[in-house]
Amino acid sequence: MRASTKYATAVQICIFLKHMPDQVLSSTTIAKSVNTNPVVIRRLIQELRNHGIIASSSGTKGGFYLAKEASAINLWDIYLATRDEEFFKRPKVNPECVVSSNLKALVYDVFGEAEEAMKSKLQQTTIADLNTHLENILGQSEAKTAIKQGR
Amino acid sequence: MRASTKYATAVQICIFLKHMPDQVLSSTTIAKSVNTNPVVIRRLIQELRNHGIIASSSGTKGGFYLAKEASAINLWDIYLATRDEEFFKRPKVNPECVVSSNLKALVYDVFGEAEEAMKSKLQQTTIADLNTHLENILGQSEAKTAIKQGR
DNA sequence: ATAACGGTAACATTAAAAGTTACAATTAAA
DNA sequence: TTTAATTGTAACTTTTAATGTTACCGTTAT
Repeated sequence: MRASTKYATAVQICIFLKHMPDQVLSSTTIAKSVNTNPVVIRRLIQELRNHGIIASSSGTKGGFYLAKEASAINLWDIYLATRDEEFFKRPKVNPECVVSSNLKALVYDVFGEAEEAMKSKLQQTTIADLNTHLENILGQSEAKTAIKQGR
Repeated sequence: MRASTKYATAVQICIFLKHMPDQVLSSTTIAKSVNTNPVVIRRLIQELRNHGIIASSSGTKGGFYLAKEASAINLWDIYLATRDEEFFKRPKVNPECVVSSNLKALVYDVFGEAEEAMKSKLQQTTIADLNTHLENILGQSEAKTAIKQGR
């Protein structure tokens, strides 16, 4: 799963968990929604667990659930949990080239500012917001049937 | 070259070209600076050429140069030229899942805003700015010897 | 006890990126 | 006018990262 796909998938999972409240969802159920393998889901969720976004229970009827209120989880939180490389990743530095060896210093400030700008926007949208938006799209009648679970 | 590395490399090349004015630089020279292969450089520069950022001349003593003033090339221009996937890339949509099938619509606005916020910051820094910054770091004495060219 | 689950390691497969070789077309310069 | 240095690009190989799969241990509800 490429970095950008991983992020979108993580957002999808969080909305899914909020959308099916008072249930834990198994990796198999989530995997169906994402069209992938349960182990891939479990691996991805580890990163969200490490950031206190998703929690799990073991054993029969175990599964995953949001570790805190959906209104306390925003898109920046999930971004931080799932990004695995710097936005501006330098190629191998060539110490004989003054451009190469100084590149990071040259762009450090502007990329810090750009990331801050993005952060302040992403922090404004929570999983609760997105779920509300989803329910508006669906209408209340069908709001609680995200996917056929088969369990 | 992953997307983020490609971007950093493209920025490096543009600064390099500005830093060595009144010369065209060969793909071999640039490749040394980046520690890679000349063909890789030529391929990357194609994307910058398509966006009117870099131009080239053929034949002996041919090579690459900035297609316009360094003060008219900013970091957002280069970002647009080198990004090859959406920031928020969805996994394969599962039409049976209402979260999956509505995900793009749910996040469309906020990601548009986040990208706009980033854009407005990146547009504020040009290649001319970065080169000035570099020359300040180096001091004028050694400002014109970015790399041993060997040609 | 049993069966359904998460956690995780080991391995296999696939896809993408990077590197390489080759060569036609162009052009400066000997 | 020949030669050599260059870009542009295609074809191919190699390497690396992502993804998928299998397996098994520990946990827990039934």
